[in-house]
Formats: sequence, structure tokens, C-alpha cells
Amino acid sequence: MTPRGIKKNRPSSQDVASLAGVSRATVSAYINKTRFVSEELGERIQRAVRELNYIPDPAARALKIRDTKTIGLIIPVLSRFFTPMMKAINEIAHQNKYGFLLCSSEEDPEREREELEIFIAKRISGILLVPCSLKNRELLQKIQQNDVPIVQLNRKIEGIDTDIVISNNYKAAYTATEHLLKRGRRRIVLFGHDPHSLALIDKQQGYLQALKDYNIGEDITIVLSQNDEKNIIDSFHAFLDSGRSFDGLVCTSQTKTSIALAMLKERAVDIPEQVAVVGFDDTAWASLLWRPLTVISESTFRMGEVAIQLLLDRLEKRETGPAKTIVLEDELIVRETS
Amino acid sequence: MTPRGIKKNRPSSQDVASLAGVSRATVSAYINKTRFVSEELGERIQRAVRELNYIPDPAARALKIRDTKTIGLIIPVLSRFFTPMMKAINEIAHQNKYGFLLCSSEEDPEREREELEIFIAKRISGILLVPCSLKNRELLQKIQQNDVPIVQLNRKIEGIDTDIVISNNYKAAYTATEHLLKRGRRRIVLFGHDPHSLALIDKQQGYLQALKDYNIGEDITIVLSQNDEKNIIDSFHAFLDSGRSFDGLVCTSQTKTSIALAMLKERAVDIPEQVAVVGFDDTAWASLLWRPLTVISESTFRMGEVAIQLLLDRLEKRETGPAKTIVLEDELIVRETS
DNA sequence: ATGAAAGCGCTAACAG
DNA sequence: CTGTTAGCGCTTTCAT
Repeated sequence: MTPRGIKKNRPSSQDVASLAGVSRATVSAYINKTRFVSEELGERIQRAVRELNYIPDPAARALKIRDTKTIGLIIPVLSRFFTPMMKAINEIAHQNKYGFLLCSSEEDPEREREELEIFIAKRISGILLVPCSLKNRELLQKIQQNDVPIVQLNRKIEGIDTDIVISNNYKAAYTATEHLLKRGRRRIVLFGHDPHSLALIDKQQGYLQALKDYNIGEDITIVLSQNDEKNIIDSFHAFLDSGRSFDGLVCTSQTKTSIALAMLKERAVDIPEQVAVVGFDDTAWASLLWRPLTVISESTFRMGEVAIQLLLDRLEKRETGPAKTIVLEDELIVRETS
Repeated sequence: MTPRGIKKNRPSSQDVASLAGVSRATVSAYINKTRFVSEELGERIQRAVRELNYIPDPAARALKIRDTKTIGLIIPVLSRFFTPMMKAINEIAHQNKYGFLLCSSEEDPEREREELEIFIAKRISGILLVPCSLKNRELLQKIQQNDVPIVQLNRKIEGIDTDIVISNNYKAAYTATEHLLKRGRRRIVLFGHDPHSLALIDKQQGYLQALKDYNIGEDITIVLSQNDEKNIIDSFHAFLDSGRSFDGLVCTSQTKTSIALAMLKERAVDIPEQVAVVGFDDTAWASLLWRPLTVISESTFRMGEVAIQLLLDRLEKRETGPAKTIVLEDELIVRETS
């Protein structure tokens, strides 16, 4: 009857009711403020709750009301890049008395699908998603239609009716590239591109467009098949060894930037004289490097803030209109590597 | 009857049972492999499950078996420092088919207590805790005795019967200080100390002991009342403005290191000539700084790995002996700031 | 304004 | 080997 964990029996609403001399219905009503309860009974319940240290069982409640007041976040990889975003979401969820559930899809669409299904099974109230592929479009659409609001962050799948918060990756990459172009660089490489990564597609578009606008015929993009550190190292290594000459470098993530910088430094390449570089994502270290780094600063904290706000608006029915897309602009911070 | 979210009714085990022409008990038995089910019925159930796309309701199950197969982690602050730890825990939990629930206590003991209580209410299977104070000792003890295993990480509360995984903060700080001493530094400052932070207490002990062992009478520690960025900046600023002379600096966290470095650089203090510095926590950037940074490298990834392994051993009853304490040794990586 | 009772979806005695 | 049945703790309709 009480299997596996024979965890101590906790007081139930029945216990509280008995002690307070009322019915379970009244206890529930009092706790959830779901109907009027007289002053007197209220106090008696209050006292009983305290005395027994009663905490309603979330599982039982979830089973009944089919909701958990919990917000789920799926990110593609548990990296430092997403920490500020998580922090914002966690804090605001907490302030609004929502729980917070975190998952990582590890850039695997299949796993992303699993996590989404678990979310639904668990009766998560709403979902924040940094999508890792286009493959789950239909599932997402179905979820959204089933009245579980979704907000997409940082990357977007078009054609589903969800709110979206992204930073303007296209423009950011354009700006970065143009900045290098204005510095007189002509052989600019984009490191790195993953045709499956939604964020990177936009970045490449921006990069290519800038080149085109400046009439540069030659584009060099280092393609990554995997986003793990080893692969990044190997790819850049291979590129360097290929001997292709270049004088500008745009790195699309923090990890790529640090790896590229390390290898360039090791090979005694002069920065910015020989090659000028701009990275994505500002950090406390950027200005302390041996060459203070020029970066595109993306505020994932802000992104998290905006996204969960949007989600809460849906959950609390403050917003019922059509899906909104909010584009956050990134900032170019020029330092000494360019 | 179906209130708030009138979310679509999902198939229940009853639906599966009907479709397969068996009883709910058999469906349950089949799914949980909790008793033998004949080949034939098994297949019929299998088919029905697929056809209906049946997923057992976790809330109902939790309510019944009083467990959720979920591991909860409480960290004191959602910072980059803990990301590798989270990654390790999340991955290993997932591999072992456990869910993962993350909370941040924001260094607030009261909030830590709340989160612990929520964990218990939610029937988390086991708890990983980076404690933020000694205040919840009794509660933790009670939880552990109620058969919910706890593993403490990174910091420890003594006197409760839990497994512990820490890095040797005492020795790390000793090593860092001694290293500076060996370089001939004599006026070494420890930045910073928070008497309420468990990790920092050990670090100060190590620092003081090293000083003592080298017969240095003067110790200078910069005390922090809060761990937020503003406070760190102000404190270091104030210290610098006090005009106290020093030739060595040990920074107890990444943030403190970057802030101190930035201010020292701004004031054109020569590193390491005028002041030698060693930081805590290695990063990809450390060797790329304008002065490659000497650090104590703590592997929070490893810490997470070990901790969740310990917890799983308890949960799966592979380990039932007395509580273990595992001490991970940190590594001094000497670069050019010392 | 409050209580009695039904039932959310699941598991585990107990019976056969 | 499988089915019947009784709850787990909660919310809510319905009745008073």
C-alpha cells in the first residue's frame, strides 16, 4: 500500500480539517481562497495548519486541477552562455510563485521532443524553448493549441503561433562583418557555421550580406558538424593548416572566440595587425585579454526577462492577442582586436 | 470538475486496458515490469500504448508511490561557476532516468529552507545541496532521517549524516598563499572573506595558516558583506583607496578576480612586479589575459559527477553504509601573474 | 456559508 | 498469471 519509499506520512487536508473541526472542502477553500470562509473557521484552520505544519501535496493537486504552476525551460546546451538567461527566468518565476524546471536538449531534436513530452505529461503550465531544430514544429504547434503557451527564445521556428524573443543575429553578424570591412579587411572568415543551428543560419546570412554590400566576392566560413570543444578546436586547426590567408575573423560564440584566440596567440599571429577579430557575447574577461576583445554583446539576461514576462502574460490571461515577436538589438563594443 | 486549464483529456491506463482487453493492473504491471505479464498480453498492451500515444501521468504515480524519480539541486547562486556542475548532474541524472530540478537559494538561508520544503512536498527522491548557511542543519538532518538522501557539495555543514563532496578549500588557499610567499611576497591580501560563507571560512583558515607557517605577522583580508558585483567592486575600491601597501593578492572567486584585475589594470599597477595575484577557478580565458593568470583550478564538473554518483548509490541502495566525505584536490596552475 | 461525496490516474494488496 | 478493488490527497459539484 505504501511501497518503495515508506516515507513518513504527512498530514493531509483531512487531518487539518479534523483538528480545526471543519470539512476538507473548507480547508481547501480557505487555502486556495476559492470561496468565502468565515473569519472564525479561517482562524481555526490557520492554527491547525501551523500546528501540523501542513503543506498541500503538489502531486495530488496536480492530479486534480491538471496544472502545476511550473514553467519549463529547454535550452540546447547547459553552457555559461545561458546562465544569465536562466537566472532571470528562475528569479521572475519565483517572484510570481511559479516553479521552474530546466532541461537541456543537448542539441538533439529527438531529445528535445522527449523533454517536451515530459513537460506535457507533467502538466507544466508554460514552456520556454530555445529550439535546437525545426523538427518539432508540429508537436509545438499541437502543444500550443492545447492551451500550453510557448515562448521561443534566441532562435526561432517560423510558422508556429508562439511568442518569440530573439536577438537580431542577422544584424549582429552584419554589423560585426561591416565593422571589419570598414577597418579595411577584405578576407574575412566566419567561424563557425552549423547548417543545422538556427542561430548560426541567421548569422551567416548577415555575414554574407555585408560582404555582398561591400562587393567582396570571397566568403570563407568554417563549418562545424558538432558544437563540442574538440570539434571546434579541430576545425580551426584544420583551417589554419590549410594556409588560406585571411585578415578578419568573426567568431560566433564565446567558446569559439577563446579557442581561436588561443590558437592565434600560440602561432604568434599579430592581432589586430595581421588579423582583426570580433567575438560574440561579452564577458567580464573581454577587456582584460592581452588584446581587449571587440565583441557583439548579446544580453541573454534581458532575453530571459522578456520571454518569461511574455509567458506569464499568457498564463495569467493578461494577453490573449496574436503571437508577438520581440527583437532585441545587440551592441557592438569596439576594443582593441579590430 | 476539470477546472482552470481544461486541457485535453489524455488517455489513461484504463483506456489502454480497454483497448488491449486487459485490466489496469496488468497494464501497470507491464509498464513498470513489476510482475510477469504473458507475451501475448504484453504485445497487445504495447500496441494499445502506441496507438493511443499513452504516457503515464507522473502526478498520479507520484501520488501513489510517493516518489518522483527526480533529483533536486540547490545552489546558492545561479552563476557561471556552477554551470559545469549542473551540466554533470543533469547529464548523469538523465542517463539514469531521473528528472532534475534546479533551485537557487540566492545565499538566503530562509529561501534555502523553503526550497528544501518544496522538494520534500514534491517528493523529490534525493537532494544535492550546496549549502548557504548552517541554519538549516536540523531540517536537513530530519530530511535525511526520513529516508531522502542528501549529498552536500562544495561547502559543508558538519554534524549531519550526509555524504559530502568538497574541494579542499583550506588546502587550496594554503597553496595559493604559500606560492606567493615562496615568490617572496610578504604583504598578501585575501580578497574576499564573508564570515557567513562556508567556503570562504575554510579559505581564510588556509590563508592564515600559510602566513603563520612563514612567520608573517600581518594578514589583510577584505571582508565582504554581500556577494553581489557592486559590493565586490566597492570593497576593493575602498581597499585600494585606503592606501595599504600590498604585494600579493589571492582572489577567492572568478568574479572577484576579474574585478580586482580590472581595477589594478586601470590604476596601472604592474602585475606581477608590484603585486602578484592568484585567482580561484580556471577558465578558458585565464591564459589569454594580458597577463596570463595563475589560478587554483576547481573542477565543479567533477564535483557534480561525484556527488550525483554518490546520491544514486544511495537511492538505488547500492550503498547503505555510513556517510562518506570525498575531498577533491584542487590544482595550482602557475602562469604569469605570480 | 459549509459539508458530503465523487473522482483525477495510478499502483498494489488480495483473490482467484 | 490476471482481474477486482481500495485508496493516495486533493478539489469541486451539489446539496443544505
